[in-house]
Amino acid sequence: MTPRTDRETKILDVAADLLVRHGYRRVTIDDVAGAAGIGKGTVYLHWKTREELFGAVFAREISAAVADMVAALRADPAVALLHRFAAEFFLAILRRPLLYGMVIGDVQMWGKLVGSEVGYDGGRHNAVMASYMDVLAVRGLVRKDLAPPELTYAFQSVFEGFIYAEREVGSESTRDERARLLSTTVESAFSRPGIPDDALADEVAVLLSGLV
Amino acid sequence: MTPRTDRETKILDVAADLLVRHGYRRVTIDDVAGAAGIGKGTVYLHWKTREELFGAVFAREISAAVADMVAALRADPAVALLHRFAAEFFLAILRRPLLYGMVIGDVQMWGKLVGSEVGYDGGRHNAVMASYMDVLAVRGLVRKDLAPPELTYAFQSVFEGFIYAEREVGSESTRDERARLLSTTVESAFSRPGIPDDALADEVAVLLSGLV
DNA sequence: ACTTGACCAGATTTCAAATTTGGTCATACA
DNA sequence: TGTATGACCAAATTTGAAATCTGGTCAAGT
Repeated sequence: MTPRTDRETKILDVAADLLVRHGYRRVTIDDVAGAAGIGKGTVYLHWKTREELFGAVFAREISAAVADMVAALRADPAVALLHRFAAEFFLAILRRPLLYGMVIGDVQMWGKLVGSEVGYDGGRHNAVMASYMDVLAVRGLVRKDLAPPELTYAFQSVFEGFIYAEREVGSESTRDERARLLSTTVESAFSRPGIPDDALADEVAVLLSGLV
Repeated sequence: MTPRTDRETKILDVAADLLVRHGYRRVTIDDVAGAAGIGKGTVYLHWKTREELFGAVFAREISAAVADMVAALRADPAVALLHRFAAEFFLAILRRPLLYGMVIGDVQMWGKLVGSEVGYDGGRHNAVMASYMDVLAVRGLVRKDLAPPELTYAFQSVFEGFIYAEREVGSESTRDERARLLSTTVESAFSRPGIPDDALADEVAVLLSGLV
């Protein structure tokens, strides 16, 4: 059954490439099939609709970013701290052309797919974020004068603010510098001093894996 | 010369009302003239183009919000502190249907007018913000381990993040609560303890007046 | 058993005619 | 004499039908 999975991967690879180069609207199933060296019908053996195919590309892209986060977490448990997490995730998103394009080009690249429930569940994303915040709260690693739901809301606002800001960023700073700035901001806004242990990193990694 | 100004005000009032009700694209100069009870040509005695007229509406709306800020500053000098300023400005924007619509409906309400230079100069906005941050830095009212340009960038990212978040906010919190949350976030992220005096409030008020 | 591309209906694009609208200015009016 | 107006025009926008394209199916081929 491996060849089947291989083909699926190949199709997703090809689709991601076309998506990055031409944008959501301009890529047809025929294009994808042609570039993958197979017939159009074969694509439909894997996904029922065009939306599902591109949704799968999107989901895989997110999964890859999340996988990066898990890897970073394993390499350095301190990434479990909210401010480190923020910077790392910021970079993980901007590093991937498709996600970056989604942020910058917005509608251009993904059309109405973003926001729709195909391929990726935004609700689950929020749920995981909330759980993560709970974990941090229990360990006393975030400020205690705000409830976890408030912290989650504020954190996401800040995070998305920095992401959106990438749209009109000049050349006065590097992306790494902006990631550090986000980290510093989040740290003083929400974090409490504390040493992260491997158990915490594991717990967060498991949470994140729920998104893959 | 007062009747002329009165008529200008009337036209702007009527245009703002139509804009809020039908959106940028659907409002014609004839509509505006008709609703103001004057001929179309008369509108062109005040503004050279349609874009300039709506630009003036936009500018007046911003000016009103800024005037609110100046008033708040006079009433309570503590509003000069970055976190108080943030909450107050947040509310001043969301309180005005046209600006609120710009945030929420985005393209729907303002079309390509936003981002264009007509009626309002985004560059000046940034300059004023930078000056404001300099003033705070000189008085030691913001953290010292970040340079003012970094502080400005981070603050604007956070502020806009909270504004954007209004788009998909649920009913679990009130707008005032979200303003307080923004305030708290900004305070711990960027502020340093300090007592604001009337001189500071004046200075900031003067800066802001440069936007009117 | 698996793959394919011809095929079809519905969606999208084209393109020209019809309509609307921004902007002007000769005329009316105070 | 100075101000206001709406008929007027060119340009932009909308409409609508024909032409084209594309998502999705499935009978035929391997």
